[in-house]
Amino acid sequence: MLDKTYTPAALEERQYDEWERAGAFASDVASNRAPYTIMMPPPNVTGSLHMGHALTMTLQDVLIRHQRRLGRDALWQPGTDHAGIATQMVVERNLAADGIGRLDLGRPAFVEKVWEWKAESGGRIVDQLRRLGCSPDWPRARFTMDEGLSHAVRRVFVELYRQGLIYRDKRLVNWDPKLHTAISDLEVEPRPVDGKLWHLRYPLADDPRTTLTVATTRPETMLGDTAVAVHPDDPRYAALIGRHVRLPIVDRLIPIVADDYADPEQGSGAVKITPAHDFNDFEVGRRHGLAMINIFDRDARVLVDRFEVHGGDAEAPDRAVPEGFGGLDRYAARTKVVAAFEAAGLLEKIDPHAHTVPHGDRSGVAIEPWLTDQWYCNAAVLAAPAIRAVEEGRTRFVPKTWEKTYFDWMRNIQPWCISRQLWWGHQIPAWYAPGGEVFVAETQAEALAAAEAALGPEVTLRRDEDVLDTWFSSALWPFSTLGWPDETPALTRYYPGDVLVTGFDIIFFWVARMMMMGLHFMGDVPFATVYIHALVRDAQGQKMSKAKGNVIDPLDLVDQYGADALRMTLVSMAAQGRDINISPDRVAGYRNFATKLWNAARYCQMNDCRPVHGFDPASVTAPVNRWIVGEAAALRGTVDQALDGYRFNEAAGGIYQFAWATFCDWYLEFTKPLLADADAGLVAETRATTAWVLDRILELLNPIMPYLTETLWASMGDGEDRGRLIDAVRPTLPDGLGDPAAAAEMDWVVRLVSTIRTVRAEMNVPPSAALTLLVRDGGPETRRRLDAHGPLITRLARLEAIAETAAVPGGAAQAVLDEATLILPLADVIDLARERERLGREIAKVEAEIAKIEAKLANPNFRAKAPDTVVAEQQTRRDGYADIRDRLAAALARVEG
RNA sequence: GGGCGCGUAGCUCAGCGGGAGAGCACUACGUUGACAUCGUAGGGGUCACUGGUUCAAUCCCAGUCGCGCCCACCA
Repeated sequence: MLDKTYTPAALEERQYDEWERAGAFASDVASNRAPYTIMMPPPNVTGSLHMGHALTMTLQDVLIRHQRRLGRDALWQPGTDHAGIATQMVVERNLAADGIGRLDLGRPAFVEKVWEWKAESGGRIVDQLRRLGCSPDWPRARFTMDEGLSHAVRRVFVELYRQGLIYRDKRLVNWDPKLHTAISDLEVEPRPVDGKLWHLRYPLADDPRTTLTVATTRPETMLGDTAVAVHPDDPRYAALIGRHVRLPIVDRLIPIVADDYADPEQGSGAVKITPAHDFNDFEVGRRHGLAMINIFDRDARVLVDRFEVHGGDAEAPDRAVPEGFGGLDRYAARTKVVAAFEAAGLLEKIDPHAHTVPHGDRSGVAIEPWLTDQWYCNAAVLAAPAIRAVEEGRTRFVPKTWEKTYFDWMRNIQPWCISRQLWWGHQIPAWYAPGGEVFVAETQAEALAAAEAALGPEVTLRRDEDVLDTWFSSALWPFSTLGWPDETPALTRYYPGDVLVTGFDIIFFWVARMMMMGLHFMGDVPFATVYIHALVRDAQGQKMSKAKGNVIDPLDLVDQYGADALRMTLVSMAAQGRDINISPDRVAGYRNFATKLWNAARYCQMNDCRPVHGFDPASVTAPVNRWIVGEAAALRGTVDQALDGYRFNEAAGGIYQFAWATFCDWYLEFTKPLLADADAGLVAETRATTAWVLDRILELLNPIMPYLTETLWASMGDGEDRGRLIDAVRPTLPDGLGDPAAAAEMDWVVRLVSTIRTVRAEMNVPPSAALTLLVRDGGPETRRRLDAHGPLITRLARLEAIAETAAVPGGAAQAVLDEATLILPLADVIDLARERERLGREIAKVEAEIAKIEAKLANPNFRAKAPDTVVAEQQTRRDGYADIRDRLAAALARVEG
């Protein structure tokens, strides 16, 4: 017997362990059932469960559990991501607390520390996923740095290198001066800054009293200027093109060049060009063969002694660092440059200037465009098939609008900088000979062999110290986790996956790159569908952030209301294309839903409603039972279709509505008189039907609320072992369970009971008072129904008797139901004025409706152009309302007469 | 600058060419043996605004206003 109260915490932990021990989450590579695959986006090992995880994981778990119970061999592939920068930062911070620096340890010892940390605390998020009820195939869990995945990474790197799709290049990167690494464009976030615009005067070389004004937000970079650009069509500067200015402070001659990049509308129309410290200037420099002068070290401090000069076919500029600048931080250098211009009378003005400045998303410091050697991946080549695959529908996005985002980015994709100056990650499999020759190979031995073949024996190789961008290994996740490059049975069976579920924020980081790598190495898309879900926000729609203090911890909600309630909340709110505002009140509401279902199951137990072996829902005869069986069958169709279309909220809403309103509020109330009936056959049928319908609810709700439904499923067996719901393949239902006649009949009963209840409430009839219902003008069908459902109606409407009448006693309340008039004699309690008023209101409502419809019907165009069915439907509605109006009017006349 | 999305009941949101819906909140009544984490009934909306298409617009189109997000740029 179930406990009197539903306490989720008690049952959830026990239930999960039981599932896991029983291997209920396992895929079966040897199965002959059709596979269904979802690749879990591997959370960072440093991560802890937040609302975004809770949503994405719940949705995936719902799909997996749903498909599992449809009989598919479901693989939900779990794992964690090594998260290069994030993890390195966490471990560095821990070490710093003990006063140990990364450099003190040295690379091997540091990496060892990271592995230790991972072993101790890296599994936290995995346990949190268990609490949420997630059912991935845990024994298959992978880590992006484990040996198999590392092998895949090396193989991919080497192959892409040999194909010329990975190469080394010296160009500007987004340099993080705090973390001392390059980061990709995607890891840069623009932040609004209240800056200044300094207008600096550069004297002409051949006429020092004439100056050319340039405006800049970064005066310190003038130390590395190698030109001034003006627009070729700008008449103000036409005469200056080809001449030179003498750069103050460094005393360097630099040319005035004509370039479209200079915008006559901006600033003075003349722009300083610093190719080594600005992405646009870098391009201008290339076009004009300008030298690139790097003025900063890796901390973004001015170099000591000499600047580094690269390229350029102009005469070699002076590379000496001006007196007093060496070693200055970029902001100190800025102050000093401005002071020097001011002292020389070359500072024209300073304007306040609000703009955005790129910052590192991890470090939070301003990014420095910096000239370095890095490894790049030719993303444009890899993107072409990935674009085609989506164009051709081999992978589709749901909702479809995200395809545009994908296309826009893919069609403008930039070379992907894949090297990072970190210690934690996949070290790049490239070795350098003393002469600078590069040997890329999967192992040092192979690299050495290649080097010796090329350079002769006794070569000493030095391995590239950089590691790969974390997303490089993530990009391989859909096949590396299945054993690639080996042709494992799992790889053949589970690739490509069915659906990838993720948030829009990583379409670029991850989805696009999995598409590229999957197509290139597997020759097929990694997944058929990409379902993009919304962001989770707080109750007011604010993005959750630690700074705002509005972060809701999903585990707190689990503690308070249970994992099932949280899951149901998220699924119910997961409408496509809209963010989810979550509030604890909402979760409490779904906890109440769980309680409701719990109590419904208790009711079933108390009334011996047990599942009956061999029960055939098509065989039931009582209209009540035929009706609920049909409704339950229809619900299954609704839920299946909703989930097929990733309309999670519709699936959840449909079950909620059916379970609470249809099943609990109406059907279970109907069963109360039925179960007390003298007809033993009817009692048995009703018990069996009730149990059967509850089973269907549990079955459909199981993917969303696995704990509750599993527990109730077991309890309904009443001691008998029914097996676990999690792996009970759903039984097929007989066709044609819907019975329109029974549905119409029960709908009539519902309307009758509701009508009487409303009248009672409006006439202030005490709930305890049992009334007599008189029915006037009832047709044969009405009479039959009244007779057939007398006990139901009497109980639910709180009547003591039902009778037919032709006359209407004085002091009665009246209402209209179809062709019949319902009369409730209230002799001693009736307030005639109140009844008149009530009927008047009813009539007014109906007349308003009639007026609307008649206006429509009076329109000749409507009759001429609207489909006949629509016209007929409106006429029927009008006639129906008119009948009701007439009967209400007659009722009113009787009250007044 | 380019793109995407959203303005529907007090709040949070579904719906989406022919009858305005849910949950929460609110009001009244209620311990009828599943459930007060509940039941019954009720109040509450010119579906942002303006035009257009249509026999018919909350729904389609255009524009306006407001809000949010993404991308690019910002000397």
